[in-house]
Amino acid sequence: MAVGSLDCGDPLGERETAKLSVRDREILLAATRLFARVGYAQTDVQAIADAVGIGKGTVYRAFGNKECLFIAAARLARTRVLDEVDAAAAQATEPLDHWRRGIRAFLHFFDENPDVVELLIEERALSRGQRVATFFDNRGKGSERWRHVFRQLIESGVIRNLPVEQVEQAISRYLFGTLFVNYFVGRPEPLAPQFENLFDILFTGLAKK
Amino acid sequence: MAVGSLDCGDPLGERETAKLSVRDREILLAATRLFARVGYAQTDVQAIADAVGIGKGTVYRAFGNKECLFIAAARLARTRVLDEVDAAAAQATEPLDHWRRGIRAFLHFFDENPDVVELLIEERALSRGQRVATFFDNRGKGSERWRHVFRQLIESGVIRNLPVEQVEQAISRYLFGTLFVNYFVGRPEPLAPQFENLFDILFTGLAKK
Amino acid sequence: MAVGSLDCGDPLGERETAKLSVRDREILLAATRLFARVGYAQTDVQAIADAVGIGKGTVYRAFGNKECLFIAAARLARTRVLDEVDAAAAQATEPLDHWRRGIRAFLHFFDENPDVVELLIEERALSRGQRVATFFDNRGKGSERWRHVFRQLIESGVIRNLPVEQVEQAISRYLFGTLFVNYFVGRPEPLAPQFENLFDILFTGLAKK
Amino acid sequence: MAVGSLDCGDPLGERETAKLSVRDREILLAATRLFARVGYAQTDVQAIADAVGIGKGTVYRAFGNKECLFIAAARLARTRVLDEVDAAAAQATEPLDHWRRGIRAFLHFFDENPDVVELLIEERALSRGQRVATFFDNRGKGSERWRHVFRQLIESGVIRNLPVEQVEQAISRYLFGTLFVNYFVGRPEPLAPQFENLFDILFTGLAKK
DNA sequence: GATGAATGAGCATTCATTCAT
DNA sequence: AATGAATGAATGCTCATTCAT
Repeated sequence: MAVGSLDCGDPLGERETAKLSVRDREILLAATRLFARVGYAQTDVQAIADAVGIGKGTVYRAFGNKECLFIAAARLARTRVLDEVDAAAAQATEPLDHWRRGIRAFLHFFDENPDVVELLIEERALSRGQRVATFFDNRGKGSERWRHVFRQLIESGVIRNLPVEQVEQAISRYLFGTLFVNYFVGRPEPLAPQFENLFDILFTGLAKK
Repeated sequence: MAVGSLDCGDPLGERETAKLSVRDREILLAATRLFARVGYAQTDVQAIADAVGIGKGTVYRAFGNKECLFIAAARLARTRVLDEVDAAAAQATEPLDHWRRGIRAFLHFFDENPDVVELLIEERALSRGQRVATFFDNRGKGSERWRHVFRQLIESGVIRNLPVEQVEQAISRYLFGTLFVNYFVGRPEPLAPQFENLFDILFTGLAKK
Repeated sequence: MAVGSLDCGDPLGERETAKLSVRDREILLAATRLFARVGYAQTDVQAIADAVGIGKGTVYRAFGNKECLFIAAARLARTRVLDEVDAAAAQATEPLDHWRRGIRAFLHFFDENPDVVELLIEERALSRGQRVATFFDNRGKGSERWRHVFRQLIESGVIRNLPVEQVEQAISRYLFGTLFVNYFVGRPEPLAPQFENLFDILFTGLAKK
Repeated sequence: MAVGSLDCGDPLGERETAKLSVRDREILLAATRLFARVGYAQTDVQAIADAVGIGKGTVYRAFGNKECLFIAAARLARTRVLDEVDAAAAQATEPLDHWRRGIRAFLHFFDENPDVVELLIEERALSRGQRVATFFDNRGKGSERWRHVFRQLIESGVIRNLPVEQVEQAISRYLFGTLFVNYFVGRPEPLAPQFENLFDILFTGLAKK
């Protein structure tokens, strides 16, 4: 079966995620857990239904098919990360603090929800580039907010005068790299405690001044 | 079928990789290509056999089962990357150049062999942490060589006085992060041309001096 | 599910057909259309409900289950054919004309309602001899009327002195054969225009006098 | 799933039917039996495999999918009828006898193989006109032979001077009509014993001379 | 050694039917 | 009465793996 070309609704998923019923949310959380721990191919939709205590047909009624169910789970996960990161950042009073709180929340989220990292990898393996991975779809409004923060940091002379996209990209690369390498390496360790260290290298670089 | 617990021989694979027959190497290259492009689950062992022009039984005779075949393909890919990186680095005369040439070769290899990036992701999705991903198995002797380079760079005052493991890790995180984000984002672009930029950020950080 | 043994009410269906509500008739016509065009197995009861613009439960309330719904549709179709044939024949003044008008009306009906031919075939495929096909259930009073016509034609020396059942059977065979072959052969053509030809062969035979 | 549009090889099936292995023939006979008695939709491919004493995968390997299996069974049945009719007709010395023997063999075949009638109906129900029913595909050379016989009968003054296609069609209609009505009516009776009667009506018609 | 026919476990998906609202 | 959400039995099909030749 060809994979990766199905239409499962709004790509950004912001609308559906909002209108998710309690039941549907339960299904997605069970799905996330199983897809992450057993793998997409190895997960029987029946097992997800069992985990929620409903019939398999109900899962299909709600999400259409296994792949759309997966995508919906990934979208929910994305929304959850973004919400936590935004919520944390919103408490900051100045741009640098905004940035630091955002990163800290990001690391913290994945420490608390390791399944989501697995989901991310699983999604890429599943779509193999035929679809933009949910987490890296930066067409949303959240991204613009961050670019604004970086612009302020540049203007106030905190960070170098580089194109914002480049700043954004460097941070993405370093953070996701940290996340992935941590998981690829075998026994993942909590990353939030390493925050100062991580931020320091990202901020100061490896070179001696 | 339980996945991830099979014994497929020497984990570091250095021995087998050396004694690989021409035909076995052909099988692994065909496997890499198909696993990367179609995905592990979607790849029929028959298709690999067909690509090489041999019988399916022969593939099984040579590699035992589909998962060991996959692991062997990943190991061969790892050996190929390490060989190229080492070969490039060996032409350097001083530590900083060693480092720069290594990174450049690394980026160049994946630009030339995008299938290997897919294989890497595919492998993590497949093993889900039950096995150390081939590429991140740094128990080999290659790693020691690099740690030596970094120690020299610290001693000569080029890079900051951090624990070598931390330097190594920061580089891994940044490089693999760059690689993955490039692929997760959809349309991957060649990375080698961005070398100076990448190196600059890694070396100097984002902060304004 | 065992098929063919359900009790769906009066086998001759004359009583229910009479007391059919407007809505039930609508359901049966939609069912006929879909069963004929998509096939019994491929027709979702939901699609029938949708076609009528009512809920699926209402269809079940009215007809009990899918098979009874099908049988009811076949019965209605049968009633419609018989009514048209009888109405046409009733305008005749003498037996031979009665006969000719009946056949013409029969051919005309199926030209106008090709779905009914499909329904007929579908029904036989569905019941596989466990039930007398609706259309061939000649226990009704209509049949007796026709036997009377044939008896008159024999007595008046128009047709040969054969047992009426044999005459009746020969006509059935020839007419239904014509109908089926026309449909089995692929692109069905209107049969009513071929009436004289058809009647001639049935009446005169193939032999040269 | 859309039905009726699959490509299952040579439509006339004369080539494959010839090269059918013993095993494949066994599968087709079991399939014919089950499809005819239980119906296409109600027949589990597993049941066919069980009937032959082989694995389900072997059936799929040999015929690709359930529908192609069905079509192959119908083609084999067609070949069997044609072969018997031709063999019987071949023993005749003159055209009229040719014709009579052909019809007798036809009736005899279906008396002996009632499953084949069911298969025929089942096939039409399945394809619903999207494909020419196997038995009515008269593009084969067999048809030409029969047209030749009828031409001789016309020339020798045995049958009326009608276009051969019309003669052919009239016979088809009458014979298949007889076959179908016999089955649709419920309890089918052997038809071969009624041969003289059937032939008489076809030949002489219903009219009194 | 090489082959590929045979196998059957495994799973996605459908849809008739029920029944609480 | 009308509805349609929930259910789960039923089944087509795939493909890793085996093993006789």
